[in-house]
Amino acid sequence: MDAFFAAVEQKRNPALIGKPVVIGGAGDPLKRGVVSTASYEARRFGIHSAMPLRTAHRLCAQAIFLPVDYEEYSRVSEKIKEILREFTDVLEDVGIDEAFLDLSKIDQPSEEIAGAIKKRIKEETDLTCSIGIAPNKLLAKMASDMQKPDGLTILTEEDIKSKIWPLPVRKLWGVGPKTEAHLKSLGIETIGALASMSPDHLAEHFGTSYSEYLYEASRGIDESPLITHWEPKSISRETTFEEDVSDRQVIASTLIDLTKDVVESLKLDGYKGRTVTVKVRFSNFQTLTRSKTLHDLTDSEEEIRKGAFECLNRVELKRKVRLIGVRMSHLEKIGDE
DNA sequence: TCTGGGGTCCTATAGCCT
DNA sequence: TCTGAGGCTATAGGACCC
Repeated sequence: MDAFFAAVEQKRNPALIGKPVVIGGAGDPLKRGVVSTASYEARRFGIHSAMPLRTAHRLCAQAIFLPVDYEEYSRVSEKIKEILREFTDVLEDVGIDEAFLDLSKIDQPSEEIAGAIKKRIKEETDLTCSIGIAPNKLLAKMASDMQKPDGLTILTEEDIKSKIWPLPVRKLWGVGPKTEAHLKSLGIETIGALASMSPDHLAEHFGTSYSEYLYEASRGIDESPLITHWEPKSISRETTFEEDVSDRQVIASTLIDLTKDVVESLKLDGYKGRTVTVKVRFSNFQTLTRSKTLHDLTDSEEEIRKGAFECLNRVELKRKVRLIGVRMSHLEKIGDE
């Protein structure tokens, strides 16, 4: 979906149409939080996802800042996913505003199907999306990014050299800021340059697994299947304090609240877990985790809270704390075995 | 000075077992 | 009893994604 959160807000309140709109955090640009989505008008000021709200505010003080309303976006998302399922059940959800569809078994040109999908979504929700059609997920994802709002891009194997190789490495799915900087230090700026590296050279700088991924991805090779069903591996809650905290009582009571939330989610979704992890981020952004694996699966708030405090007590709080979080992992569905 | 929250996957290391 | 190889699990950290 194109600028999904901002588009939903603009549809809900047409006075926002054509204006720079920034969705993120609690909607207060002077508080802690980052941009989830910026409307295209806001992007012209240099505002983009993951940017601190305060920075966004500095770039465009007259922008309209709104809090994230996940419930509303989820409702719209559900409607869109329903529409997609009219076309095929071979669908992989990728977060709230993206999906992969396998059209290969459908006896109709993919371009026509894509056109029909865009039309149906527009009719039902008045929102636009960008679609990429390609032989695999990696290329389809990159294709969908190539023309951005309201686009429809077809990419074939023959297009890789001319359309993928000139792109900066950062555009390759799975290459983030760290890998981009690492590649740059090796003089590798484009996906094509990455594709010219030998497997040995890649392996010298990146792990076995990741170097194999880069080798294949830079050539447009991706055999990964669509994941049509998956079970969660962990459930977590974390919060960043409005101001860094040194008071142990505040940290402890926040940990209790977060644990309650995690337990609520566990029970709601019908899971028990074995491993409790506590995450602490200090004022200097140093982040550490401590975890404890319990003897039995549990969804008991008391047991999980005890585990969480055992973890917290292993952390030396010699700096102010910026964030605290709890996670349960090693999950198993209740009544599964 | 700034850097959210929900996740997944990978890597390294250490301990334990065969 | 000692030594080593491998496998498995727990733990911690980090990169990346939406």
